[in-house]
Amino acid sequence: MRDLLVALRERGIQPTAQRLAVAQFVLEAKSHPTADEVWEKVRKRSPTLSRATVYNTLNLFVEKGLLRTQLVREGALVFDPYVARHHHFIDDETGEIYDVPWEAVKVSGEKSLRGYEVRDYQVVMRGKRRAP
Amino acid sequence: MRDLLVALRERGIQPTAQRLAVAQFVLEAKSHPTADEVWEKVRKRSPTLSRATVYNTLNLFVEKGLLRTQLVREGALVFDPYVARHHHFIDDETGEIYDVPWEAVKVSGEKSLRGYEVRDYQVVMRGKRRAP
DNA sequence: GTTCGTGCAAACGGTTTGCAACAAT
DNA sequence: ATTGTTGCAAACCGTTTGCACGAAC
Repeated sequence: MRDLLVALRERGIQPTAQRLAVAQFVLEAKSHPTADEVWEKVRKRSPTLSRATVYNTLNLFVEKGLLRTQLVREGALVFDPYVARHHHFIDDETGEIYDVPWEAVKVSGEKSLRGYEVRDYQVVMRGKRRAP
Repeated sequence: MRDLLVALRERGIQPTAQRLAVAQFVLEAKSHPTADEVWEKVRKRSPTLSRATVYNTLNLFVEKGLLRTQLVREGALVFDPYVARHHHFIDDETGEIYDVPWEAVKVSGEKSLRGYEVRDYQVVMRGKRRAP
């Protein structure tokens, strides 16, 4: 609660009720919701919240580095509160997206690619989730 | 031309004029066009071609393994005639998508990820293209 | 009293669907 | 005659935009 306020202020985001509600949901979401999913969820607590505000807010958060978007779901962007580098695993059956820690997978050779100057990369894996 | 016909037949796709036109464009495209881009390009040669037919055709081609889709562009799927495993590089400035051969980049550790059974993966890189 | 944020509806862009006309077997 | 293919328009879904109202410095 208090830390959310601080987190927004730290990034120069004026903390309004709507933004706090969105932040509360999306920053501690372990899932990777789309904007519409955020809207539907947060609307239950704040019924006056408009779709436009959710989109505006999410875009603002991305701009300010609080979230990043991922292009791993068809048809929609998903928002990820895990802004540090990491990889993704997508469950074939459910479409669920999981974060994979950066150190869990190693990539090599990307620095010596002729013709490309790689600034950033990620591994996108697909398969079946199984009990750990 | 002849080989296109064969390629379609081999995969059980009835080769119509529209499908051949789409196949001709998309199978030898070095770019990664969206469905709408395919429509616009192919329409110049076959002006009667409808949007729905292009979408139907592309989906059919994907289903039959002639193309694969890639989720690397915002707002739209792109179609890739390179169906073998490979990686992607996306130019930050232009948004252009380049294919990176499978052997150019090596990934390790994905087999020993606890909790995930990785069936497939790819590395998506972003950065600046430079003269090779 | 301006500036900034919100809400609503309309617009938009990519894609799918329903359906009637039309081949092709 | 049945089946598969096409074209058109409408519908759909995710997202953005225009604009008027309202809140906050």
